[in-house]
Amino acid sequence: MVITVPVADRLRDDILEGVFPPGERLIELQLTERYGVGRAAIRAALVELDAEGLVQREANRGATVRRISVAEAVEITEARAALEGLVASLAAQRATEADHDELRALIADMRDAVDQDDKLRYSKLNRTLHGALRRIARHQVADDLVANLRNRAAHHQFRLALMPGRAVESLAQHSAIVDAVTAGDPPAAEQAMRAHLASVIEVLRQWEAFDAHA
Amino acid sequence: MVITVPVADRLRDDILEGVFPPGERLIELQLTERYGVGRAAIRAALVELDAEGLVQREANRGATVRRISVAEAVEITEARAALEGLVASLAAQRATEADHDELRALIADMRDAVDQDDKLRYSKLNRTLHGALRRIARHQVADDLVANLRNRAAHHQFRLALMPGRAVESLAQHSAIVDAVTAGDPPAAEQAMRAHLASVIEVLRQWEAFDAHA
DNA sequence: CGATGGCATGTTGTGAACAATAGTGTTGAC
DNA sequence: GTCAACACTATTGTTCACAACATGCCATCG
Repeated sequence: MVITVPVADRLRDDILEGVFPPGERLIELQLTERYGVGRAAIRAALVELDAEGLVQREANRGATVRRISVAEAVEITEARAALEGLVASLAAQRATEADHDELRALIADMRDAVDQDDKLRYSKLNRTLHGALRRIARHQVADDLVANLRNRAAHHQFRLALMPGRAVESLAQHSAIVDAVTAGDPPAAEQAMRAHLASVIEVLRQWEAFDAHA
Repeated sequence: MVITVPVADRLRDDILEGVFPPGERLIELQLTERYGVGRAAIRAALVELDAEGLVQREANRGATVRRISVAEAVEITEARAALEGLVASLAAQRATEADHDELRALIADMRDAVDQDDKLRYSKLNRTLHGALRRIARHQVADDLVANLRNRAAHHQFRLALMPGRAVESLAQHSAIVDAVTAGDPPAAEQAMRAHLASVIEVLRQWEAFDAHA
């Protein structure tokens, strides 16, 4: 759909990987060296990532990796709840038997990761599950928007995944989502997804209160 | 001394105004003449509007105004329903008495426009009302996403506004939204908004079926 | 007559040089 | 010692020229 400046993908990945942490200045000349492309390509990539909300540009002052406050992460997650509610509902309508199997297998993997307290693996499976639901829902617009929102809040998402005990709670919620989808119950799937993300928002709000006092 | 104009905004407006219809090639050199800026600025604007989904770029083949199919307009409106449901819910929570007055006045204006069969004025009030709800909701992320989605489907939105009898139906739905918001009933506001956009989707689907047979 | 290959043209992509700007340090008067 | 003016540096913004690519045309060949 959107023709991507090739280097934008690499820069996006690097930002999401934490190579360039939030607030870091993105100096065009340095980026040309790192990626081996001209300054024009770098500038195009920065414009693109600016439009995506991953990068902030100020006139004559260059680009920085955008800082996402906890309050903003809450907003992002609220928007995700609305859109992924739609996604879950569609997935419940459109999932095939093979999709059901795939989703149940993912839940099983997640349970295994929780049992082994492997937070990194759980976090990856989390992403995979949400991605699978979007693929099953076959809703390009919602898919793109959700992918972008997830990217923007990626740092907070990661922090969340490392919380002790969080995975157990999260697993139950994801299991409920998959149950509703495999049962072919769109309203229940939407509700389960919204409940899941409401619980994420709950944690974010606690951080927000804590950060305000710190 | 004229400060450098953000040419992306002007180009976006021109696309939305229909100066450049869907499918039209956007040739960089021509745009430099029209807007009196260098090719680099035009390229940056095109990258930005590409990321917004208003423009389509293909490698070595330039940019065109993006064509939005009816099917895609349906998806866009479905995403809007999810997000504007959130907006309506928040507006119902956060609206002040002054906001209530403003919303009621807008409905009165819309009723007047319907009585006079002034479709253009009704369409503008429609935009104003949705915008007012977003302002009242104070949710930046949803606001930005909805504004973008509306832009992308602007063409179909306009066609919808010209349908005979559409305004009457639309007015009743908007009135229901405002009633729920002024009553401070978030779930009802969300439901009313979703019902309104479901009705828009209904019309779009009829067009889709018609277009498929034509 | 149709297909193929090269040329001409229009347009985009890229690199380098230059101009403009913000930030920073230095100097000097008081 | 303070503060303002100034010059210096790093970086972004802009322009220009040219290379790369896509497309349509036409001649040549089968």
